[in-house]
Amino acid sequence: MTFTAVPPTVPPALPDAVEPKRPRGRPRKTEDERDDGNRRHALLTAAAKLFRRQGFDATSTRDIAAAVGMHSGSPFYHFKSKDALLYAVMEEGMHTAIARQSAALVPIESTPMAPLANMRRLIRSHFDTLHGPGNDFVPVMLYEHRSLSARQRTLLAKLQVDYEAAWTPVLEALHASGHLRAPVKLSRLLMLGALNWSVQWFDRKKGASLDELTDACMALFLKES
Amino acid sequence: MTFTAVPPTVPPALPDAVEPKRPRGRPRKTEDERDDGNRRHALLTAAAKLFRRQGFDATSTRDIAAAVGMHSGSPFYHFKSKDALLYAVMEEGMHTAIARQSAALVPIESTPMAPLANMRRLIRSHFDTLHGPGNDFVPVMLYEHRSLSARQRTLLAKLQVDYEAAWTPVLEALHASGHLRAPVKLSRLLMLGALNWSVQWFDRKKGASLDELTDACMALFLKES
DNA sequence: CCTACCGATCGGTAGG
DNA sequence: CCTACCGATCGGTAGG
Repeated sequence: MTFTAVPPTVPPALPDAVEPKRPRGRPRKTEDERDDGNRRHALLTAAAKLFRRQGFDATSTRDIAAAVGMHSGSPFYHFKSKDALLYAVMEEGMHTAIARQSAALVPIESTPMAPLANMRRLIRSHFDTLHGPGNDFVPVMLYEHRSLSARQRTLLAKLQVDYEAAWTPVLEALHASGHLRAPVKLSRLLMLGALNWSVQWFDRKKGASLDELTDACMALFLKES
Repeated sequence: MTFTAVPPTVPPALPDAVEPKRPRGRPRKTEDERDDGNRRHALLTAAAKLFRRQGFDATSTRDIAAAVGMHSGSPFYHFKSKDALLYAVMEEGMHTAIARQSAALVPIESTPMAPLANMRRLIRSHFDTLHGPGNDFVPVMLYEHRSLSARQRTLLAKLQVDYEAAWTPVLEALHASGHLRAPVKLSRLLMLGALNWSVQWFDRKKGASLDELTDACMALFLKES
């Protein structure tokens, strides 16, 4: 709006030859915005941030459009519906989280200490997914699950199973070695719950660090041997 | 509607003497609905149930009205706004939870086993608050916190501090006796998080019972001595 | 507590 | 990706 040099109501465009220097359409603002992929991703990032802060229902598609400098109808050029945008946010979050988790794990045969070390890495990686800078995607998934359609929920559930599958062998090893006394399945649910809930109270700018949090989890959940 | 014997559009009421047997106004349906307190509470209960199932934003005041057989504008006779109704749900939930928790605790001087026994009672009482039949009030509080105004949030925070205050001396005693190794404050946050998150996955109709869940928590969080 | 209603907002779309 | 717009829904209110 601020860049508009012409009055709001313009006459029909003149024949082509008149203004050869100026390409038609809105001028591109930066390199980043040149291709569709980046604009689509800008919408995803802005949506994740707003969904996390205000909630899905309390965020209008107009809010999201404004956050990336688009007009109200334009997000629907990139996403079929507001629901599809929400699902895309969650899917991106899960893909990133699964990749981060895989990278954090150490092969289990390498050393007898591996289960304890891997437990710590799983916890720390999970905290990064929840509290790392700009990591709004998974927190949105955790708290806006209810707004998905049944089909979307089924698709996401598969990704969540993949994610949690990495925990089971580690927990089983710790159970076998006596570090973990509670049943493996309930342990996984309770531990992930404890971590996920930190979204409600953790503040990167004060209190414990993510490393201290991870230490506390290890001390809380695991026995000495 | 189904009880209406007169057509939708009725002429102005005739003078009093004409129909002495029929009192004016809508007939009362049951004893329960006779006083305002019960109607107000019916709204609270219906709202809690709907807010929990569908979320605050996705539940219209019309939904709530319909659930108790009122018309669309009538809830506003009992509550100033939808927000006020949400806050009332949460406040009722916290009062009930605090009362349940107080009743569950055993005085700490009575026996040396008291800290462990009280830990178990605190956990079990919390699960009752989250999963007991009809206990939708606190789950709504846990997941619709964001929809409150700043002032409402401050008021609720005081109740939450009261509630969690009961955990601190128990955790401190367990820390002193070596049953708990992680820092007390982080332990409280992580443990309550693990319990609260069970709202997302616990199903009273299948899987573990609340007692088994409580056992798993004790085994997961506490050392043998 | 009902009736009748209002103003605002919202997701989404046609057509370019 | 913008312009201009629609139909639906929603919280809330006046007046009884």
